[in-house]
Amino acid sequence: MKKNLPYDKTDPKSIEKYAQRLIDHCLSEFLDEKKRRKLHYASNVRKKGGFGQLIEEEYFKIRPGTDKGPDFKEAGVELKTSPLKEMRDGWWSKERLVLGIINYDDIVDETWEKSSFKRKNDLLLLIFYLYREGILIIDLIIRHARLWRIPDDDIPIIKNDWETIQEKVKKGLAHEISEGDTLYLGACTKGVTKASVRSQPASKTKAKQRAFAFKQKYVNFILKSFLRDLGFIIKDSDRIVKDNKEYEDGKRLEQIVIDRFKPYLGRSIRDISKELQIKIDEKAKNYNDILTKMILGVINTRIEEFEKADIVVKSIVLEENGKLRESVSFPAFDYIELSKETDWDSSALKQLFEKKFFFVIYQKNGDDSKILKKVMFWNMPYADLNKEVKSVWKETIKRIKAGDCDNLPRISDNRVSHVRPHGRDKRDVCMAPNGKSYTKKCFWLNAKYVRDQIGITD
DNA sequence: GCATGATCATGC
DNA sequence: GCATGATCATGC
Repeated sequence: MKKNLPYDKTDPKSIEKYAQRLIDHCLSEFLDEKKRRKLHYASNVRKKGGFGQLIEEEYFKIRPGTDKGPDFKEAGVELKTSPLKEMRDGWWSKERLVLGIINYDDIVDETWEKSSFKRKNDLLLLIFYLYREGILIIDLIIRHARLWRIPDDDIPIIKNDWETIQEKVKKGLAHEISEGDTLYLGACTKGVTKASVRSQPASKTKAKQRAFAFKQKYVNFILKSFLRDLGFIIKDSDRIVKDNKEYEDGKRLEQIVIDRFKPYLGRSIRDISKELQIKIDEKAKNYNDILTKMILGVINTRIEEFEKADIVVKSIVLEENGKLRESVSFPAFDYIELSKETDWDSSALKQLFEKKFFFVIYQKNGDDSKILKKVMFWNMPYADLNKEVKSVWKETIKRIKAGDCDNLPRISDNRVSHVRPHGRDKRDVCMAPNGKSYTKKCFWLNAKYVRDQIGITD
């Protein structure tokens, strides 16, 4: 360790101030010529994982130790770097923000308050950089550098997330952990190879190595708070839970949401909208959005908790006889992008179906009206995702590569998912790898499968 | 103008 | 009654 550091290593504010000199600059500007030339040829300047490491070593002049405590021990500050990608409306989170590896053997004996997670990640120094493909990491521009800790409003949910993950390990189900299990804090796979597995205390089955991570959508809210402080006007969202007292006794967001709906179940849309004094056109395709927001007390904006947790809201309409007619659609895929995928675990489809869903279930009522029947949170069972959907994904890619784009897996081919057109109309096409254009298509969840999953039996 | 969620239309 | 293809409607 160098003696004369250009910052006070015991003072978080001093570390932050020093970090902020990086803003609008890249790391190479702070290196001497010799070092720069040396690093230019080093292997770790090409891997994005090396970015955090280089910032620590070459800029802060610290050697990251073991993963027991935070990087700046004396100040209790943990350094995290994370990439932003350019979107239509600015630079936003490129990926989830990965925190420490989960030690399955230790977590079962911890409590949230005394967890190693909390000890290590209590105060973060977040450095966000602008990611550009093909650019050496020492030449990437830094956009934000700020101290950050979990806001009080988010703690109940993150604590519940941590406990959900802990619970799964306690039950010997570490190998079935999914990002859809939790809301803001996920457990993402992490390892040198995809095959990295480790033992778990309550089962003989080896589990993939995982790390805690703030979900990508959650990271965007961190960025929004930074931008607000910089004077940017950021569009508002509205919370379901306005007072954290609602989370007392360990009550979960899911339960709070379901409770909010209870007074309205079994009633017609017309009846509910009359009571809530809103106009809902039941023919409009967004009636479900409006009704859901009104019942949750979110007006004219987005549902903050759902956005942060990347929860997908879907309306499901049962026929009079209780059957579900329509399968559930998703955004259209790009034939070329899809055909390039080789790894299921990092595929767009797995990411999509791994999310948590909120189903708002209606039933048709004969006289052209609909009854709000049930609401539920859902995420896809592990095997359905990693066996059934995976096989549909594989087969789809195989046929696209073979140029067989109008003959993709049908509803009768798989219990869970199929492929079908999904565009504005049939002229809405998209190029395939063979150079021809085909109607846009997407993966669907089979109606029958969804019906089984929502557990309505009459 | 387009992406996306939702739903319709047709034919067997 | 279901499979499949096609299209509507809204919001950004």
